[in-house]
Amino acid sequence: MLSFAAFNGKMKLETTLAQNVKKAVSNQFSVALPTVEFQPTRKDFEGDITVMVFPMLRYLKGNPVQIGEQIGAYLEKEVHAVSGFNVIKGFLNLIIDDRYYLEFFNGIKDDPTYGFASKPDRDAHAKDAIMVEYSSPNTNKPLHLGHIRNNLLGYSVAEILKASGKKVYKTQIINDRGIHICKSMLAWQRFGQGETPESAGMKGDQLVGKYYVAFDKAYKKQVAQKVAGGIDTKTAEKEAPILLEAQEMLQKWEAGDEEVVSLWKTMNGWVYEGFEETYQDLGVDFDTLYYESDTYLLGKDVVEEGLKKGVFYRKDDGSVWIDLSEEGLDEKIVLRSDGTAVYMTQDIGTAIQRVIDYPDVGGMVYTVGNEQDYHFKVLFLILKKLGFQWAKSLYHLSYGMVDLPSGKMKSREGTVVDADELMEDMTRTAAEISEELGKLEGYSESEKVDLYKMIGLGALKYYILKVDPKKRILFDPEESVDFQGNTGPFIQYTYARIQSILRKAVETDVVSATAAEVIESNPDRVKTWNASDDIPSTAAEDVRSGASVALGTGSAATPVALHPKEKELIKQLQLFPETIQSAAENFSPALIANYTYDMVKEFNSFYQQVSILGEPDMAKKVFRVQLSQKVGEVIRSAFALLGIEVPERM
RNA sequence: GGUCGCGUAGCUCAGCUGGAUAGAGCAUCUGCCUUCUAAGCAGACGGUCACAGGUUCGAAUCCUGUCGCGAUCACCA
Repeated sequence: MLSFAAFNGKMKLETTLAQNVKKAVSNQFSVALPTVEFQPTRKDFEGDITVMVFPMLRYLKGNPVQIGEQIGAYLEKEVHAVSGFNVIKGFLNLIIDDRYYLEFFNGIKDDPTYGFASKPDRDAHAKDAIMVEYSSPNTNKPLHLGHIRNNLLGYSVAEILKASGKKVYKTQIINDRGIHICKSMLAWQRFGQGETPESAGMKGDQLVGKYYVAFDKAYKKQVAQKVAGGIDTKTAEKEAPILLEAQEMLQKWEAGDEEVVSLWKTMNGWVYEGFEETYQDLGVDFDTLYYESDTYLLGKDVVEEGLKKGVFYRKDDGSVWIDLSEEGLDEKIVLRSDGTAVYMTQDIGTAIQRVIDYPDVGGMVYTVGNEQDYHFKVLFLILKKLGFQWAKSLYHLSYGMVDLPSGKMKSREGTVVDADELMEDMTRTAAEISEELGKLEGYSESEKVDLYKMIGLGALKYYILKVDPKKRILFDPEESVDFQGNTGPFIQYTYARIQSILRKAVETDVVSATAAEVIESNPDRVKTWNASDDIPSTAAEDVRSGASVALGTGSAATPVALHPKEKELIKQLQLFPETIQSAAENFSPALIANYTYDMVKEFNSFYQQVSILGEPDMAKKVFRVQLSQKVGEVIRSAFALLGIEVPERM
């Protein structure tokens, strides 16, 4: 039996159609068409696939309507899957035989991995794995809504790339080095009185963040005092004693001062524990981690080497630069005059370290906000100039900021939407709505808690991911995230509805109904519903062209009457594999989200109009149950790509 | 000022490499729970696709310019 999962049935049909359109044109106009353009027929017109006649006018003269009529007549006669057509202006609308759709559905219905590219056997030396970096927070404060977008995007893109057939490593670079950490450390020394996450009853990252804010407060106070004492603002900001102390602490850290390093380890440990909890709540994970404190030295070495090769040059003060003016960019510093590393140095080192550690990596994706567009442009150029082949396969997954109505979120000023709090809020809202609806009799408390979390996070994740990554998001904490319409819970709800049907179908033995039973209850329809049976092997042209969807017109079987809604659902199912590929190519989870929404809307409309379990015709009933099941599977698969779970009930 | 991104219904967003009368959701209004979960369905209302030119048989989509919003142009990360 032929597996349809191995290829995209829709593309195959279009290939066949294209060949026949060309043949028709060459027969009737003696013109060779280079390409044929298709598009799905708009809902307001009859038909399934539309052939565009307008572009052909470049190659042949004539009235588009007449040309369309002639091609349509040819296709109806020669291509079995085409059962009719109509022409409106330059649009040739083809009506595709229901049996084509049934055949397609039969081909995918038992494939649990439908839509996901099968993983080819990888060459041991292939350099085709992709490393996806995301999250990469600073270790001096808790995660906020901006990090949520980053994490969700990075995780989802990694999953989508996997689904498209790529080997993927998820990673992050942890910015554990630098003045910002010293600020939290200093404030803790100063005001903390030995407080620990345990003694404070706080998550470690929250506790450290508290001292980061405390530092800023103290710093601002000192600056204000100095300014009041007649010193100008700039100097006051530079010379605030607490800042000088923090800088001193950084120097001690770099010199390996035991006390400082030990405190650094302790407080970083707290932060990691806190992050781990947040990551678990968010449902994201990593295959490997990199720490800036581990890679910046390699970066420095590489810069020294590049200096010898002439990629970089040294200025009189000892600082090292790269001149990118030929590429339309500026000069960029890669090493300070005192020899210490800058952000860029570290990123150079990290990239190289990753390829050393994972030799199969041939490309990387960096999930970082669009404020760093310039940085990555420069980074990629530098790596190219240093001569790394993989440098051409680097991609900056640049996304828009998440802003509040009041403007940008700033941790130091406390104007952030905290990640942990937001997730809690969403879960609480989900609980309130669920309890009001009261559909969960029989669920234990812990089952309910899990469900509320699933729904709350589903709402949040979908809300973030459905938007094109490069667009900025305005988040208004006063306006709660919706649970109706184009939302995560709406899609989860539809999934739960389907599961409810499937449970009932099992109870009434519909699902387990064997072919024999179906035949017994419905002897006349069997041929009709097993469309593959009446594919004639006489469709020589199609066989030669490799098409496996050739459908007979000559058999005695009566044409199958698919309900229009059933047909629409199958068409939407057809789009799943290409949607995954396109989402992977564009690094855009939003495409998956929108696809799933369209599918679900179509299903709800079907559900409303067509009775599934109430259908008296056994064969039809079985088909509808199977169709619903498949839609459910695709919803679950698609949502898994977004990192969203789906419930059995809600 | 240079560079990059964005500008579609009151609000939040779709609209694939140009194609038919620009689509959803929220909000407002109208119907539909004695039949598979009403977090649903069906419908109404709502648009100079920022503006002006250009390319094309055809432009929300491509090109140029203008305006508006944002980011960036650090020996910060």
